[in-house]
Amino acid sequence: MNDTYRSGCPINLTLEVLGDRWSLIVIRDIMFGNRRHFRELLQNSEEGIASNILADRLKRLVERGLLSREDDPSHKQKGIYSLTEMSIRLVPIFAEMGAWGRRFMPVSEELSIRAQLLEEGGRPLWEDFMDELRVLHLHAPRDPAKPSVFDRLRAAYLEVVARNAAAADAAE
Amino acid sequence: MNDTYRSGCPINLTLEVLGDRWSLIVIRDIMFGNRRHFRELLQNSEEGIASNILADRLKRLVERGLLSREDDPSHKQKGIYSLTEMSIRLVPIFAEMGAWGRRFMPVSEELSIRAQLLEEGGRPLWEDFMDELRVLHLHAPRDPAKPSVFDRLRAAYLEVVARNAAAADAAE
DNA sequence: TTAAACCAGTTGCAAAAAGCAAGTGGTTGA
DNA sequence: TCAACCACTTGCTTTTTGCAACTGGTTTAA
Repeated sequence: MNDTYRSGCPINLTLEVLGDRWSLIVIRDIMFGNRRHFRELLQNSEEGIASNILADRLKRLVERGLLSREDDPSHKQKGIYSLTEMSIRLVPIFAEMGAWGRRFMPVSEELSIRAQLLEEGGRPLWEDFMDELRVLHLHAPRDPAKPSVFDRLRAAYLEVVARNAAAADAAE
Repeated sequence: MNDTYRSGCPINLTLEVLGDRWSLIVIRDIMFGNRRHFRELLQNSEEGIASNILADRLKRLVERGLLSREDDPSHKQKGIYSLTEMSIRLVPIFAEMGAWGRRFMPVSEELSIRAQLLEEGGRPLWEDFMDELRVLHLHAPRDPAKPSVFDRLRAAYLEVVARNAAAADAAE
């Protein structure tokens, strides 16, 4: 691998690690979709990532400390990919990218409801979400008093999907 | 150009427009370095962009609404590139990327002082900075009472450069 | 116990993008 | 009038992406 960077600028360095068309997509699916296995990431991919690209990105992200990989004890072949502190701290970047995309790009309602919640919740919600991701991915202890942001994002998404499915049924 | 997107996800759409190794670098240099001409972007490039790549990115960013180009009245051959509202609103993403890079990547002090100020200033500072960029790039009216964030970022950068140069001299 | 389905990738090849060095046709200022 | 400057372009090689088929092993269910 290339060990020399183009410059010491923080924006450039972030771009050198994450500035391609797939790395953040893979992390997004693990983070928001809780997809932890190769097959889940491949087959549920909204954008249709190819298996060789996925394999390459997973390898690279593990090498660079943005993901970790461990064997699944329940299945000899399965690997489990987890976020690290480094990738959990991408939540604010995802939130800002989601907000920007919602404002300027032709997003679909279904796929942007979570970005909307994240934008409206602001930094306090991001912090809660990062704490939850630490529980899920870093085996951090869970605070049972806190309601799950992950569940809230998921519920909002499923609600939009169900509403749109019902509307589609009614239109038939 | 390709007019069909991989998915309607806001993060994906943002990535489809900005997810490569150079687009954000070009915008960063226009935004924080106030480089407005082709030559300035080419020759002062910290990361050493090639002229054909720069030409291609400028063209693409103008096509996609992230930059505008007008002729320089003082020189028939010069073009002036300006930010648009779309790219000015990338300030929060740059700020979060800068913060992440500073935390996790081997940044240089000189090139990260501006990211540090932006991180410490938080959203109120980002809003002020965006207002200033609107004055500089969109010909918006200037509020003369407000001190310039751009100048503050620039002054902090130059101070670090000067301090380090003095330290280097002393060490000789 | 055997066959189908599942698992995490790999391989081979074509197309697209990036990177490098040199060149183009025109403008400006001394 | 001539050198320096201007915004790119061209031609070429290397690297990355994308597609489709394949691999060798594991689990599950008849």
